[in-house]
Amino acid sequence: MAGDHERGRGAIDAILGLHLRLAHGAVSRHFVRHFAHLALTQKQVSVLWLTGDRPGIAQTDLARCLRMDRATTMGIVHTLEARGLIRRGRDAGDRRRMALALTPTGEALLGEAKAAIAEHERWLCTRFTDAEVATLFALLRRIHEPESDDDASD
Amino acid sequence: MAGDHERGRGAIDAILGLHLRLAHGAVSRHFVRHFAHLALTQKQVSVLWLTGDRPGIAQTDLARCLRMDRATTMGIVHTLEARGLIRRGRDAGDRRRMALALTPTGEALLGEAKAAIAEHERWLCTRFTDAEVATLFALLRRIHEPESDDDASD
DNA sequence: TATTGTTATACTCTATAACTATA
DNA sequence: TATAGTTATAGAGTATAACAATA
Repeated sequence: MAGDHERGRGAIDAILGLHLRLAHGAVSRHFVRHFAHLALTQKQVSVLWLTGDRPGIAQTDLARCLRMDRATTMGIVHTLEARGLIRRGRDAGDRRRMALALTPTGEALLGEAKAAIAEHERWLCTRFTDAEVATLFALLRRIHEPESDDDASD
Repeated sequence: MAGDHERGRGAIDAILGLHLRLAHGAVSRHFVRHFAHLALTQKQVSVLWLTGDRPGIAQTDLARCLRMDRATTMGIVHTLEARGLIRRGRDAGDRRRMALALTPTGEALLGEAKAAIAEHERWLCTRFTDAEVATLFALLRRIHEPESDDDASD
């Protein structure tokens, strides 16, 4: 702010968004390394997980839960279906919707993925106390949860 | 598996990495919307900012600061150079290195970008108290800063 | 040998637009 | 009209591999 010349390290270090981006990148890279054997991305695991929790879920629901575009969701679901992990059928009640469910193969892979996620989370959380983890949960939630109006300031 | 538990919301909500990803996505989307008029991405702003702070900086330095691959850095620098925002010349001391600097156009655009970043940060931080912002800084830093060994547990 | 830059390649994510089918 | 899905397209980010020039 009032600083005039920050040789070496500028005020860029004071940008919260940057640290959020770097933290996300670090966690993302760790994820990729530790999920290479399962050949699953973060998004794909999330979709498998949600589908396992809520059989019959539609793509629109996935998109809303994971803040994804419908087209993006479509791509991920299509990939998982092509790998035989997810099955699709028309929803009986509303024939516009696709009812998604895991195949047995998908169930098995989700089990492995959950175990890998647990390890991944352990790696992430070991650097924090339980109280710090709870704090981080609450603060991050306030960034992405639409409690106050998302764009009121615009 | 019928009737047990977590109808609607499963334990996936308890994954810290997911909340970090969603928070990053929310901030990222806000950034894109509010930087459309400048036609700059987060990475591009970061590179401009660092180059402005440290004229003569090399691509390797940028890559290390922003945790990017050399090839990724190359792509970003190339884009900025093509737009006339950055100038490149060989480093006199070490002729392998490219010494980067902003052009006058780049300086001007960086000024606008910094103002837009300030607004963006305001949007992000208004939901927090000053103490919460400081906490978030500290916690995020411990995720991406290589203080403890990054991969000791692997 | 190691480092720096460069090019080529590939995949994921993201977003927009236009289209079909159903409500 | 509105919603759900689909397809096509495009750009950004990420990463790897291979290569040339320099240290």
